[in-house]
Amino acid sequence: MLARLCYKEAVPKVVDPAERRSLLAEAVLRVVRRDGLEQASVRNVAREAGLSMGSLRHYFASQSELMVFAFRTVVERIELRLAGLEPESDPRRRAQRILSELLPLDEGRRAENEVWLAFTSRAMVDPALRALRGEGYDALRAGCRTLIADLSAAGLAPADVPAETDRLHALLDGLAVHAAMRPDIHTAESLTTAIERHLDALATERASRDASGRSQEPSS
Amino acid sequence: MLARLCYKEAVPKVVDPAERRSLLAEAVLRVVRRDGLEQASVRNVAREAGLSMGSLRHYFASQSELMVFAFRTVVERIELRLAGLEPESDPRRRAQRILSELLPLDEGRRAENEVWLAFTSRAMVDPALRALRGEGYDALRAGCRTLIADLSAAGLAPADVPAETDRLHALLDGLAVHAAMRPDIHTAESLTTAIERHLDALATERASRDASGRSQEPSS
DNA sequence: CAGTTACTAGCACAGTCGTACTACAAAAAG
DNA sequence: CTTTTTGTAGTACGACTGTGCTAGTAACTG
Repeated sequence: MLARLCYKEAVPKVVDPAERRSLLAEAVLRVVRRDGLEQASVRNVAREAGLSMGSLRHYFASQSELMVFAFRTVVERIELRLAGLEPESDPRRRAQRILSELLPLDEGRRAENEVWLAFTSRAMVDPALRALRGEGYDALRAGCRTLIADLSAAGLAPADVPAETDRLHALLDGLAVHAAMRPDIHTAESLTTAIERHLDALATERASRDASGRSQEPSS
Repeated sequence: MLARLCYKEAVPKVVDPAERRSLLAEAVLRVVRRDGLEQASVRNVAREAGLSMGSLRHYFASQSELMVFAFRTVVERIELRLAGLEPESDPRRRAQRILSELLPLDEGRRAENEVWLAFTSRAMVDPALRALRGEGYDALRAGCRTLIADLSAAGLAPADVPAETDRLHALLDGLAVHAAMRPDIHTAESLTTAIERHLDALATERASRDASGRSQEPSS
């Protein structure tokens, strides 16, 4: 009996409650991608996860809560992937690597991208999702700004950091939308080279403006 | 009586059938923008248009048909606006003008843009809408290609037309998405200057590559 | 005039929706 | 042991969905 008390939290549970919620969130993502967000009803998600409606409602009090959690799961997964990247000191290679990580280059990221698009669209009329979408937007924009600032400091991008952040951010999301619309045309290779070309263009433009506009350049 | 026969098609009808369909399509667009695409049910649209369900069904046999028509209305409206632009011989100014026409710079175009985003998202799982979305995608891409080709021929954009078409197209759609997500940040002015900066960048890049890569330039 | 079509309105049906609710089993706690 | 909590399942309710259907009215046709 005393032994039992020591192990009270060790093995007994078949599945962790938090893990159950994650499994349900992934069921949401599967349904959203396969049938669209409007098909992600409580019934369909429960069936997809192999649970009953009542059981699902034990983990999520409302469907809105379920949707918000599922969306947040996608956002956190992307952040985790970015955090897991090995550090890269060269700004050009770092930009290339981080931006490539954000593009839908494989099946998993394609799924995330499509789900992201669906949630983004619904966030137009759903306040709860709008707040989350805003967070994702801000995080991505901040990331773009950091990359551009580093490139600019290294003389590999124009000096107007806000303007180039705007352009890179729009290019990134535009490529993602196009990849979702025409996955046959926008392959992993074409997306990667599109980003490469843009980074090349930034460097070329900076070099050109430096050469024409100034006689001296900053040494460090 | 003879007079009546002559005027048989002149005044009698209160509203033209085709016009009725357009009015219903615009009711769809209002509902989609205000409450989201999933709220654009037959009942809601009929109420928005001030008609009964049965009457609506006399003009559209199914809800899918109604949605397709509404989406096509948006596409055609954009095409009409582009066709109505006064000709501009200078490629740089023409690009600026056409691209500005495609951005959500005023309330009407903002509405179109949001509706476009909603339909684009649903087209992921709706085959009927997917075909239309593909048409819009192709048309926009072809337009971008023409602009880039003209700029390139005038020495105002890099020679790699497909690559720059890809970049401009993605930038354009990315800006549109961002404008829908954050209309407070992406104002008409910021969107316009973003496009201007990109066109400037294209010219700068072309000039830089011409200067470094070649000793002679094509005369005509 | 009568006959036909175009149009409008409204109801009924079968289905899905989110949510509230109860009942039952298993684990944890006393 | 009993009690309480936790998890699961199932059902019921009111609201909404797209579609089929009928009836009635207005307009056009012969």
